[in-house]
Amino acid sequence: MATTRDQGWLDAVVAGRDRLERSTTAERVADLLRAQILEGALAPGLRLSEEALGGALGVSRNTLREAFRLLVHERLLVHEYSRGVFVRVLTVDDVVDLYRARRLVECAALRYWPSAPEAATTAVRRAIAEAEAAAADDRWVDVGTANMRFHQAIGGLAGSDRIDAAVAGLLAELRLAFHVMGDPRTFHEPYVAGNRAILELLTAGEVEEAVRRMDRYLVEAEEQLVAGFAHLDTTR
Amino acid sequence: MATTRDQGWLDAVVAGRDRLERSTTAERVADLLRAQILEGALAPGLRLSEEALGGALGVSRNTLREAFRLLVHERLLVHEYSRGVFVRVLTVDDVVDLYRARRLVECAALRYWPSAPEAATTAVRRAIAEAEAAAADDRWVDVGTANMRFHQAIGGLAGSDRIDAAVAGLLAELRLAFHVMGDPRTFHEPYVAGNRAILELLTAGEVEEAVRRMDRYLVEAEEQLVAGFAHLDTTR
DNA sequence: CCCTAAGGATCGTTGAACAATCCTTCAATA
DNA sequence: TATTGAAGGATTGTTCAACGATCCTTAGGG
Repeated sequence: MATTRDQGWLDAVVAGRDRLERSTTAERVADLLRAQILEGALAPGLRLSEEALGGALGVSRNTLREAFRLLVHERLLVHEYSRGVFVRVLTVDDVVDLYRARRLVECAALRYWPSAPEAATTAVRRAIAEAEAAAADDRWVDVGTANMRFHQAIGGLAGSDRIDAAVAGLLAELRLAFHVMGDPRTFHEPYVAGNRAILELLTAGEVEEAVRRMDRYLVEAEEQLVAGFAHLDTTR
Repeated sequence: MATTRDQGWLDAVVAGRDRLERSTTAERVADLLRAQILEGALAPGLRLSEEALGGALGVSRNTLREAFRLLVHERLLVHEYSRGVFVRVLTVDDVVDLYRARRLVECAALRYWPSAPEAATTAVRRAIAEAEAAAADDRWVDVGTANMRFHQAIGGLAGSDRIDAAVAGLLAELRLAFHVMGDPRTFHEPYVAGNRAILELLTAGEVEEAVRRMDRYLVEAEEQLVAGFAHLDTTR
């Protein structure tokens, strides 16, 4: 048994135990594909041929299929029986559903602000500061990622790993739609000041007003995206 | 093109289109294993040997591994590199996190009651009625499943497929812990009347009071479960 | 122009194979 | 006695090849 004096040593070692976790090939392939999908390198609708992709990545079809299972479960790919897997194409209904879920989760998470630990509130402040810095430099793609981080940090106020994972999933799915929006500036710019406004409401103790503000921003973002979809339908 | 008169026919057919979706062997194996895990036939901590299970089910190791991927992603199984997959063993931290997530989602969903479509509110009423009927007949396992359905229906008030899926996932994970509670009666009985009370508050328009009540019930259930865990630790 | 049939391509699944890793056992050592 | 080390057998990680089933394309035929 470990003596009481050992505890300190052990805790320090255990704290970094995630750094020695090995990963399977399927997981690494999934990571690779996920990154490519989220940055738009793999366009929605594209079919991922098992043979072609397996050959290109140097992995077997079986391993690749395991990776596909993960990404299908994350809703980044869709699987059609005997037809293959495709990069997910979001519909307007999907966008509506995603924003409905986001409004529920993020607005509810905002109410945890007063009791949230400092690490969680700091993450919110930092994301806002990053967005403002990026906006000042005209780095609009970075503004977009900082904005994502802001909303992820809002979810983090709830202090639940599962809520964090859920928010991450919702944001990831939405990135499938963000790519159809052309200019990242017009989409993200209004929310740089908007997020700051929410933070100030929170620090002023006006949580319910912050919730209403967040709800409104999310409704606006949804409308903007839906409008973008409608534009696609009429243009093509 | 379909004429206007066709619409009725088509919608009716399309409504049942999910019944013709084929499924892969891996999905069916996952369904089978999921059911067994949720009803407690596969005890938490049990290792699922690829060779043994594959042989027993008559599927190849590769197919079985695809099924494992799905269930690991659902957090019903855990995967340890080069050691195999095991039925998830929930920790106290897991239970706390799960209830934190449930309180956030379900309490937020309750606020959608006034604007929820009738189908959604009816599902809530029906689940409560089922629980009451089962309790009257001393069918306490059925009370438990009706209670699950009640909470699923509460999540359904939000009208989002993704929220529904998230709630289903949280409830499924919790069933891993329910099995450590001995008697389903002592665990579920208090909530038969409690759920009815929430419904009455909702129909009376006292949504915020219903939210507080739900939050309290979930806190109590969490404490009961955590106490059960502590009892396990001291007993064994 | 639509329907049909043939052909090739791809998926779904299996089984075998081999290296890498883990677990158990047992002996050796301090 | 308790810990370390090595041998072995068992299990996982991954690949490959194969075959039937399903899909897609294309070329005729009506």
